[in-house]
Amino acid sequence: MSNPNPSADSSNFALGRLRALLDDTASDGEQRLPPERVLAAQIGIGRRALRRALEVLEAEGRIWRHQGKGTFVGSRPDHTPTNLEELSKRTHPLEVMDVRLEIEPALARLAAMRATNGDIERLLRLAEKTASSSDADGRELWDSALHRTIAEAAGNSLLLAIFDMVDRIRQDTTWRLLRERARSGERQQIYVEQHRRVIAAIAQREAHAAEHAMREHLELVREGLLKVMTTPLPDRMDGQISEAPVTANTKKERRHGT
Amino acid sequence: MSNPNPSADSSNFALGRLRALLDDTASDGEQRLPPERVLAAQIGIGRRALRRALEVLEAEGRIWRHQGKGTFVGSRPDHTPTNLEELSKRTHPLEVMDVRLEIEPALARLAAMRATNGDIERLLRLAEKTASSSDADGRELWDSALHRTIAEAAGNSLLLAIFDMVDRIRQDTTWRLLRERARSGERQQIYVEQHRRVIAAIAQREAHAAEHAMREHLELVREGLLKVMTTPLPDRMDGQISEAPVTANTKKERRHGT
DNA sequence: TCCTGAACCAATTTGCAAGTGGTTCAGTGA
DNA sequence: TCACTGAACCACTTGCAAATTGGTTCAGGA
Repeated sequence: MSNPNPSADSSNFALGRLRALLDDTASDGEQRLPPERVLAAQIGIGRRALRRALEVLEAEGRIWRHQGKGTFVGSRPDHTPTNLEELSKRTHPLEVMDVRLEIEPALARLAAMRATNGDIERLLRLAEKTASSSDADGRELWDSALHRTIAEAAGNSLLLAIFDMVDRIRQDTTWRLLRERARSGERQQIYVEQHRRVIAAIAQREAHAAEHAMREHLELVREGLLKVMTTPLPDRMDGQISEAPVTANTKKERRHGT
Repeated sequence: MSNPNPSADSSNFALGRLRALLDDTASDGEQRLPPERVLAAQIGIGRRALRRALEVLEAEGRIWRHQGKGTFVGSRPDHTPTNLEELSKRTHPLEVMDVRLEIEPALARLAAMRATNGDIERLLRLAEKTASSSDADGRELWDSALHRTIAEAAGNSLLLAIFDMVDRIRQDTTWRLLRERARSGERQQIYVEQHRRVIAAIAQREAHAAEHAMREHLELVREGLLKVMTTPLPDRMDGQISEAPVTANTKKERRHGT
């Protein structure tokens, strides 16, 4: 009679031993299990059998393992990525645009309310230079400076820190080609005009108009990004982008259909 | 004839040499200056005189130095504090509330649009527990969990990361007393009711209602915080202002000008 | 067929050394 | 007396190699 269960004798034996061990360590503060090699020797089985048992326990959520770190009792810690690299990796460009659509209109509104005259002067100068720059890199730089100056003018250091965080992710090299394509052509002129409108509203202290103008601008940017992403290049630029579906899934539970 | 200027001959000589050096390196891409010991030997003066000259240049903003790194030409890079400690230090509680007022209504709206059934179940359970908890710590925990669950349900990992960042700053111990006072008394019951409204709107997929309810809630929280902050406690909670006069003299003799 | 032992790969942590600015101190010379 | 020098030490940063650990593959045995 064939055994459909892949876990066999040694693994089952190890499972029992390990469960008992976990029950013991649960009461203690000990969270770390011995290395696999040591543990296998202690129990008296091979490492492969031990690993099969550990896989079961990990699937049950009673332990978690990480290469180079070790095996630990309990559920895997929540690891909300706080460093930019990881955030960049697992953040979809559209997610970034959604965040910008929430943050930057608010920044524009606050800037209209609280910008100093110096801020407004700087914004006006930036608007001129943005329009006059010809190459893509120049546009990119002026555009970035413009948005950041608005964020500074909003006068909230925490919001500014958030803006910088989002901006750094946005400038990740992964999406550079994407952005260049999204801002090429006649869109650029519309962007310049939209920038003018935002700055004019800020200069005239019209908070609501500034917020609205910024939202309109970002929605067009988002639309351009969307269009570029859905029409793949002749040469593939990256596997990560086309691979991901529309929205990013923080967990696997998130809705699939229905 | 006495020289009132503390910087004397060698330092001034070094200043001239260094300014010339800076003018040269300005054209090049070189940003890093040789180590102080090397530079001092090159110029032919002692390290102390060199450091005095470097202090002048640093004050002028032409160079910047950092222990363990080196001395560099140009202005110090924009160290936007990305770590939480520094952000916490220089962020005012009202700034945090302003940010929450921008972020969390958006999160509630997105949650109403994208929450899974599992999310909604969790929210409903949390609402019950929040109401039933009696002590201040318990309320704090459930409240925090509730807001974070909404942030998770919004389904945008970047927004979630931002929420966590703000939340960690908010939970800084500096404001713990403040928050306890702000949520004491009859306000707590209003908060519970407001939470119910937010969750109900999310459960019924009414995005606009969820956003509005969350904003209303946070505006009340903000108002409570404001009220608490403007009515100082009988016992001072900040030890920083009344600084101990005795201890601090480890470095220099402080001039006690009588 | 399953397990073992061994070997190798990859990620992480740790320890150490070198290099740097920051500081103090005794000595030197005008 | 004053400013400077040289030396020594401290504190911070970086880079690298070794050790540790989980992840994987493979030949061999019961």
